[in-house]
Amino acid sequence: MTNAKPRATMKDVAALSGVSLKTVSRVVNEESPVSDDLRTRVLKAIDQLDYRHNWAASNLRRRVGRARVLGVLLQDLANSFSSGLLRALEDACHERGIALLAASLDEEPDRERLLVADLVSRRVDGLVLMPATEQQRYLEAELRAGLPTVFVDRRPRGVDADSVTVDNLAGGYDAARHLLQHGHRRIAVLSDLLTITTAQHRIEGVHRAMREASVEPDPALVRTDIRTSEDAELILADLLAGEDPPTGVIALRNILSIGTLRAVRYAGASGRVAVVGFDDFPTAELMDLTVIRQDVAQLGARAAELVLGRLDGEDSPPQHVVVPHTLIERGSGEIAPPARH
Amino acid sequence: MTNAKPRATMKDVAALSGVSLKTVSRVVNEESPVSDDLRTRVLKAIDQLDYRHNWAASNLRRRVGRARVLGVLLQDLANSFSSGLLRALEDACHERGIALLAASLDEEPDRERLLVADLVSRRVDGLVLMPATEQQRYLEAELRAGLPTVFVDRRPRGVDADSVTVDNLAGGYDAARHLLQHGHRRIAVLSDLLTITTAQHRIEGVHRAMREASVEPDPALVRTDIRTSEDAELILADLLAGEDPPTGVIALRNILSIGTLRAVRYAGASGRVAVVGFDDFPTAELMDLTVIRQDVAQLGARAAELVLGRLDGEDSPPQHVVVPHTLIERGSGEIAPPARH
DNA sequence: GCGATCTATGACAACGATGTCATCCGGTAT
DNA sequence: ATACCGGATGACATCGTTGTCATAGATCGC
Repeated sequence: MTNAKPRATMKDVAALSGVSLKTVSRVVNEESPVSDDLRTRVLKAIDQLDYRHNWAASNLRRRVGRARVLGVLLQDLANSFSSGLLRALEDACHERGIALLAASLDEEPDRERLLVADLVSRRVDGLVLMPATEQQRYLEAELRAGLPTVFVDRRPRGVDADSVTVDNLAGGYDAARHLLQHGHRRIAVLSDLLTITTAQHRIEGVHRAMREASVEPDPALVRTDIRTSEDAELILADLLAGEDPPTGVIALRNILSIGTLRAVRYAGASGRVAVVGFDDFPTAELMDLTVIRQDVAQLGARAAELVLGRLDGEDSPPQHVVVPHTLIERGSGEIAPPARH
Repeated sequence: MTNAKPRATMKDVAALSGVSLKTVSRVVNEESPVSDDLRTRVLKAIDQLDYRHNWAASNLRRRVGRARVLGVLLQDLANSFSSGLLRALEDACHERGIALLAASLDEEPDRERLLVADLVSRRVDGLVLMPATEQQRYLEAELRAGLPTVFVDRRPRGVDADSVTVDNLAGGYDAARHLLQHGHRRIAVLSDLLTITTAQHRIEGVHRAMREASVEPDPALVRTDIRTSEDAELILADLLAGEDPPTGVIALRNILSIGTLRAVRYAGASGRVAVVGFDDFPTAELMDLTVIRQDVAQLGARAAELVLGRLDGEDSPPQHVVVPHTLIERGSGEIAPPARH
């Protein structure tokens, strides 16, 4: 309500309690000695006026101690991967009283640039970024200015900065090898936007495993730039209905796994098409989905560690942390291909 | 990196371009007419110095236009209900350039009070709150000071403020009636903390439906204060293994639904125990889970509408918006009880 | 050509707070 | 009694920016 009277300031408190503004400041900050008499009067006035310390103003004056906020830009806050990451960051930041300004990028490069500019203008203490842009040279000035920045899930391109990722190539490789070992040769691959390096690496890993097993990837079975669960479902339904359909599917992102499972199910092929998903999610176990799991909690924890470290003055060269991934067998990935006829 | 030289200010830009500070301000804010000559010089200096407008300082000076931040305190950012809500809020706020400071409360009352105090100190423009406290009288001063506050998922208690919820009683009622209509008499109910009014209402709705159908709820089948999916699983496994086990289960929260499905499954009772869940989630359809869906997007949208309206000066009395819920039949809720022997 | 009017620019105070330094006080040493 | 000291308090400048007002110079009309 804009017509309400403005909040009380230290000046108001000082006036009401009959002391100087500076004394109020001392009481509020529990600084140097203030006589009990004055302290009591000030506290009473604070209470009467509902005075609340103004962190922004305080922060403007103090040079150090900064704003205690991190900017966190992720792919989609509603997606369990992003939200799990956000939560892990929160856990690491909470005890230090650091708050998180969070937003979704939706793989839109312009949105990323806009939001970064906004966060910089708000003078966040640091940035955690899952970039949507193909290269982040636009960040150069900020990095030069010493803005602690950590990339998560995707490496920086065009600039150098800390990053925390899994070995996506190895992840893709493991997924494919798993299917190959179970006898699959016709393997469909569903991928997100190819502009995302992470997606490229995963595909590359899949292809490497296949070639090592002397299986030449069929371009018709490698479908990329799939953005939604629904699209994944349609595309895979198509592949399954075609001639010489895949016997195994690798879905390179959690929502694509979900679309995959639907397509398999509605094609009446449950239990007959093998599926390995990239990224674990809360109900994957219940659906017997074999996945390459990234430890989201650890990704977030390491990212937080890096930013907070930089905040504390750490100024070693940028680090690129690689968090281990795990193949979790739950059934869907261990389905054998139908016997050749 | 703390040793980096501090960011350039308008003063620096003014000095470098040989104009007054105020002129720089005019250029930056595209205010009143500045000659092309000066504008060019200023812009060049801004570029050279990597000057970035300091929103915090600017905001301190301007009385209106506020900080363009909302505080958003939800149950658990990693849970799809909270994260879906956050995303809906983001969608509504993004175009207005309003950012979100988000945090999880984990049903801890102290954490709520602390975080609210922190957000107030940061002078957020408004608050979206899924409270963990039993009553929110501690908010009185802030409400009086005109802090736009909207409760989501749970009504305020002890104070009056806007809220957006579903009719939880009716939701519980519908869930129970659905099972009753399919012939169930022994219905287990799994609920979150009873301190949450939302949980109370849901149970109340369930009981009302049962009594209307002349079925007296068996206290042994009503289990409350279940916090995790794992606990729900254990508790239900116990009930299913007991004598006179339930033939139908109502899980009053999304994670409890997941625990329920696991218990049913690992008891080897898939397809033989009916389940209705409260809250839909991304993979519920794939698991044939019948649910009472709250339209999370709409919950978020209406909440945003209310806060943003208040920001725009709307000062009507607090509103309590009730968003419709829907029963979505997917199979698990339509399983008939075994024939009586 | 002169005053009136406008336009672009700058000087200065202020937003809400804290850092620095001066001042005032009583108490102590001499 | 005087000089000195240390502790409590306040005056003032300052953080980075914008609102207000003054001013200088250009423009206009008659």
